[in-house]
Amino acid sequence: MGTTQLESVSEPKYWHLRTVLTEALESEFTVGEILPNERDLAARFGVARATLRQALEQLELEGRLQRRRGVGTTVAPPRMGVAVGTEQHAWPGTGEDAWQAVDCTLAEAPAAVAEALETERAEPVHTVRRTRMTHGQPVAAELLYIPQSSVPELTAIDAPHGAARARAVLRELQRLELEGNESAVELGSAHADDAKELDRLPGAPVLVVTTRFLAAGRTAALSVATYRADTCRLTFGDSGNVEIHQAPEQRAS
Amino acid sequence: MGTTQLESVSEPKYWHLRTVLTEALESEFTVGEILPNERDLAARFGVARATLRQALEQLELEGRLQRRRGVGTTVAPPRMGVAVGTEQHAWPGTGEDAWQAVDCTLAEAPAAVAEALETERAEPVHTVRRTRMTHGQPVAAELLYIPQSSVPELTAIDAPHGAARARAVLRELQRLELEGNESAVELGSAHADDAKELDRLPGAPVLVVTTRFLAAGRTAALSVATYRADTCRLTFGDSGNVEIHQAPEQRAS
DNA sequence: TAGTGGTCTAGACCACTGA
DNA sequence: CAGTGGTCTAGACCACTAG
Repeated sequence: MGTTQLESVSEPKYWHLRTVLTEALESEFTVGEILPNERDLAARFGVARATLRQALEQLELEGRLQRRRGVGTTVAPPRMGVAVGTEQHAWPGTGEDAWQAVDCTLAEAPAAVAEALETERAEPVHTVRRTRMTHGQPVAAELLYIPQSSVPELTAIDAPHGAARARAVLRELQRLELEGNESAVELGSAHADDAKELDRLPGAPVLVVTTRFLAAGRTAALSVATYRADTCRLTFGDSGNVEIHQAPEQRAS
Repeated sequence: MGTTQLESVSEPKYWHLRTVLTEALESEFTVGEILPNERDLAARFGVARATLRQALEQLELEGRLQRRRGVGTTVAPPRMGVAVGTEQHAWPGTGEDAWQAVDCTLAEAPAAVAEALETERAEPVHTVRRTRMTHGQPVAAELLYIPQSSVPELTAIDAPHGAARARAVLRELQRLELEGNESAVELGSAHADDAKELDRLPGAPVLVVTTRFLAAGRTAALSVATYRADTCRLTFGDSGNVEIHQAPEQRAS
């Protein structure tokens, strides 16, 4: 990585810096290698540390870098392909799907959830918390809302404790015939609990996948899963091995 | 919106500020309303402008605010639901799908694209550029790569000019029998051309949707579409036709 | 031209990690 | 403990929009 001076074009410095660093990463660094610290890098490029950080933030957003406080900045491996749309016709918790139930509570749903579930205002819902691991790393945290009316046979005695109760609720849910599901993906920022689960700081960018499970002509369950945006590529369909990061720039004339 | 002092907990100021502003937006502001300018807001909360901006960036990332240079900061409408996975078995350009062809070039594909297409190294590909509009706003810019071997009948004479040629290529593509497609979603940042197309600054967060169209046992076309992450919620599944009609005509006359 | 958000600087201190 | 990234400040100037 050179000590190149930045040209004075009408392009922001941090953006130009991002480009320079991107090229350096591809040609001179290997995955897992640690970069010089921010103060050194800033000095090397002749910019303020804040400007250098703006460029690093871009690269982290794009999944090319990984920064850890107290440790340093490392070159990130390519994003993991995480299947989201394959089990088109399976309830959550079916088979081996990398999800791990954490606990389960029974309470009144937040307003936004109640609306999506089209339940009675005051109907209690089971809230199952799950975590998804891939390659030994946490990639997603999920809240799964299941109205009591979707699992009427479940009694409080079945399993009063956290994870066991969560599994009991999921097992009970599978008695319903699943008619289909539909999901949506949007950008969000990790709240405190999700951030902790995902081993990130609050505010970290996440991909929020909202899925409605349909049965008996209504929404039988609602899943809100937050995936780490820096390390995950969500795949819909059969395979997810396409490796395109950014479209190249080429214009016609 | 009060003049509340920030408490000194171990929570970052900008994060607390984000929370306070979120609540204020929900209770005291309406969609389209403009906020006080950044310098005033910073003074009101007793923080530096940079800190205030960090909070605003979070809110913009979450789609709650919209900031425009030279104009101001406004309260954003709820994100638009944009159907991405509905036409599971349709070629791009089929029917009325809100996409508009812009132009088309024929050149050798970038390395990453060539690999995904599994073409010969040097085989030229048609590169179709399209734009997607929703509610009068640009929501996505796409580069569609089509190897020459997927549209063998196409002659250079058909339509030598930009948009017309793009449509000719898409029309030709529909002669193949589509066996399926698979897509992936990941976070990225808008490059210069995409940013211009999307009416955003370079580096703006985007959702990159990569789709492979399969025909005759191979990848017949590859689409790389970048959606505005601030205004779009990508929907997969049948009822992706949920039209959120929060009429944008909220301004006083 | 006045006012907005966008960029940039040169510091300072804090929270966290690992030796 | 020394070194890292994370937060924060108080300025300055620039690019853009609209009246």
